[in-house]
Amino acid sequence: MRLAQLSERSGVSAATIKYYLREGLLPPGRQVNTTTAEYDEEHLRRLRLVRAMIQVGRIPVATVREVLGHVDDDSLGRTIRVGAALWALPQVPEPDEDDEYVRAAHREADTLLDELGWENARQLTTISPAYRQLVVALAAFRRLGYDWDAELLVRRAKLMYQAAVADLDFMDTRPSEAEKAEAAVASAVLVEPMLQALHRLAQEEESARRYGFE
Amino acid sequence: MRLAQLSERSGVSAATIKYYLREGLLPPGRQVNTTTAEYDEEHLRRLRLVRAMIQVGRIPVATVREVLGHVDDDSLGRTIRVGAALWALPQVPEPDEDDEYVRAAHREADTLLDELGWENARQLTTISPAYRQLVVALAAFRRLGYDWDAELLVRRAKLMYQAAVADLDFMDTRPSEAEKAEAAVASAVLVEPMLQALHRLAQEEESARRYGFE
DNA sequence: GTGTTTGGATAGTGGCACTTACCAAGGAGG
DNA sequence: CCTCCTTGGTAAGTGCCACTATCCAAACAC
Repeated sequence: MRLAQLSERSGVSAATIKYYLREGLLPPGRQVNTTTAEYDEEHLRRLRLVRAMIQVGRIPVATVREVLGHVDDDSLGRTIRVGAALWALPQVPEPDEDDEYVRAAHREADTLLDELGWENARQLTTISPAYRQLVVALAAFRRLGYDWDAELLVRRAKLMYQAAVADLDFMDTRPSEAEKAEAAVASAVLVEPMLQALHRLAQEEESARRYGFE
Repeated sequence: MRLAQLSERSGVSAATIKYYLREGLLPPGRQVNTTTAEYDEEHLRRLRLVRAMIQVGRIPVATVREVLGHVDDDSLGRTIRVGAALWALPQVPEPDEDDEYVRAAHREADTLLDELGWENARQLTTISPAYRQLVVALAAFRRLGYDWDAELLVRRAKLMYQAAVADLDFMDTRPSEAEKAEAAVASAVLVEPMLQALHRLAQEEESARRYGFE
């Protein structure tokens, strides 16, 4: 498959594919001669993953490169490989540790993990970007003067745990380690927008049920 | 409160506040004379909401302006007001209706809503951005060659429905209509990153439980 | 052999979230 | 009164980023 065909089958312009090649998001094709390179189904697959990450997941190009680097790193064990890929994903601003809301959010998040009995996650609080994102969101919520009982957060966490179990079950069905890591990334990048969409659809549905269309 | 104090209390630079005022994200202060304007707690509150939307929710400035316009529109009924605000939020690429994966995703999403009995949401499929986002994510997933049984999606939707019910319960505790709409926006913008963070933390926890840290 | 296609390099584009530099009007101190 | 600092407002600039347009020389197609 030539670059032009890769472009046609993926719906991505040739110029953009060249850009991805330059940026290292796509491995180079098999060079046939100075003016021809051959691409295969694996390139198409990777290109689609890259597009999904950038367009659906809104992941910056530099981050995509980093994530895929971990996905392709055969030297890592599974948890580390998947973890490294997922940890490279988030684009969370560093919380300002001097802010009182941020410190309160830290305490709240720690209490939550303790109550849930998520001991492994609890050990990773200093380094996990997901934990940082939780803290930032909690702090912003409180800063707006909103409050809710801790129980609600626990219930939400349990819901997401169920979703995560399903994702890992799905990941386990993939044959190779690299594909498992790739499936984990796809889960993070595509399942989350899906959940977000379902959340808003559910809000629309329930809102219409409660109040009608007015 | 002067602009400088508003800046200090919010942690947002004076230049940025001026920029938000110019862009209509923040209502102008009470003009005392040509060189002095007075801001109040409501401005601080709104500024924090704007920051949360932009920094935590990654909402573009133009979109924030549009969303807040709906939140402040007293002429709308509650469902419409909340709906208008939430519908202005997403930044979803238009799905390419000629793509076979997109058409399949449409069928899948419609079937899902039917199975769930979400009749109100079903009526809105042509216009709801959340529906479009679901279709785009589903299509991307299938394009990657991934598949799962329809039951999994139904289960996920039911999880998100539970979360949405809790959000609306919370929204109902707000006193005024404008604050209800604001709470709905905060739910969408802050709860969703929170759920995402919990999802990834749950993945980390369950992954470590299954495979250890290796 | 002539026109088209190929992959690769370089520079440019447009959007966006700020930021900097500047301005005239007020107020404070002398 | 004059001087100097502060204030809010405006216009232009910055830096980043995801492309995209333009070239180019080397194959290939007929």
